Amino acid sequence: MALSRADIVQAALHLLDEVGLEGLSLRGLATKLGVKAATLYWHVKNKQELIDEMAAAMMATAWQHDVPKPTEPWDAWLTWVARTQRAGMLSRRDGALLAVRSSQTDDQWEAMEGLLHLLQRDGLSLDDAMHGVGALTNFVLGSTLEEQQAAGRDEAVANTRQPGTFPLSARALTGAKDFDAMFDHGLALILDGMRQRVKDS
Amino acid sequence: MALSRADIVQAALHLLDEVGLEGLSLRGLATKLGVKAATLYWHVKNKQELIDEMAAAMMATAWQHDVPKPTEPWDAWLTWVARTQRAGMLSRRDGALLAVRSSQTDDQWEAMEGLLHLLQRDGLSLDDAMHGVGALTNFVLGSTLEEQQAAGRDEAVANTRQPGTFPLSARALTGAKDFDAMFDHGLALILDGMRQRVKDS
DNA sequence: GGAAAACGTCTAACAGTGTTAGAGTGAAGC
DNA sequence: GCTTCACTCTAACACTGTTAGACGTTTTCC
Repeated sequence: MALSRADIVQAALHLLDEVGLEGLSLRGLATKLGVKAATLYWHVKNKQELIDEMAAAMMATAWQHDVPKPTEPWDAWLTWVARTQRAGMLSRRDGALLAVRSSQTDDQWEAMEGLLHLLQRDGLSLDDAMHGVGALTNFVLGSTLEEQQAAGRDEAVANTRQPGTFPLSARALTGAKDFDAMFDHGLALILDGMRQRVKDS
Repeated sequence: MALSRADIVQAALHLLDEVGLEGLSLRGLATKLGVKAATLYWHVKNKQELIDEMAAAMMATAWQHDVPKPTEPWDAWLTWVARTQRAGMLSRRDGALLAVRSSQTDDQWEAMEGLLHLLQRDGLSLDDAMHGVGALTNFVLGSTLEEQQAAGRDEAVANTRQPGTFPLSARALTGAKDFDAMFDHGLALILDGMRQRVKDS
């Protein structure tokens, strides 16, 4: 049975969870698919194109969950967007880095369009809406990136620990940073700032 | 005259500006220094260690400019930190990616210590101070990363433009996003959110 | 001054990467 | 039966980070 493009992308995402973005090679992906590396170039133009499609697939599955009703106020929509974006990236190892390295964004702009309309309906200026969404998105990206990078660092030191040292003590120190609380706090800060602006207008 | 570690780091940063982080190879760096690639391993343990030192050097020069007086209020300090962090990353091609890939953060925490004391002096709780600084830093990282990634994309399409097409029209569309204004707006949003919290306590 | 040790650079190689050209296999359609 | 298309292969190229060990050139020490 012939290999399909979707099969490749799915296998690539699974391999990503195992080896991380640094370790993701076309030869490794090919062997996982029972095929030689050159074969992949019949289905995909580039490694870059594969990465683009991986990022798109990763985020596409995240967007399908918990979408709020159109009657919900703008801040409910924005928290949903932020949480969904974060959840999408966190769903895969190095997911944030994958999103950074992918060169999509064209279809992202189309989805943004509806969100901007919704924000204007609730009284935000176009400028405030665009900049607010942008700030929020950038916060989500940076936050998730930092979280996953920290996870990678912890794993690295855990792997090079000499046996006999209890690895939980290191976790207790560096893992004390509760990323969920951190994220919620930052999200609340930005939304508060936006609310203040919509009140003052 | 013998090669010094600082020479290597400086040459690496210059090479980074020319070829980007993807194109930065030890062989390329070695030829730029008039030396063979293996020589670098006498001065530096790893490519990772080189990247760490590059990121540290990049940020170190940025921190030396425009440092405010200790009597300045907390929000002035925070805007300085945010602007300096951004300026440091923007000072080099792929500077934000370089910072992400580097595994420092230990000396960063020491610098954070003084900042947290300052925020508490002005009435913020330790929790608000930590989360606020974290949110701001993550926003700066995501924002700068996005800006430089967009620059890379624009350059890529500009390079593959068929001759005859005027490249300014594409710039007018994608470059219409004013990153400075975008950044200032997001910074203001987060600071407003923090100010609101310090007032309500 | 001469021997010993440290310093700094080299060559050569290993194992791995993305990518391409071209040959080969099988099934589908006329 | 023959051709054509879809798909996979082998083989190779040019590159990457990294290491072992040889080679000279300083510096240090007696």
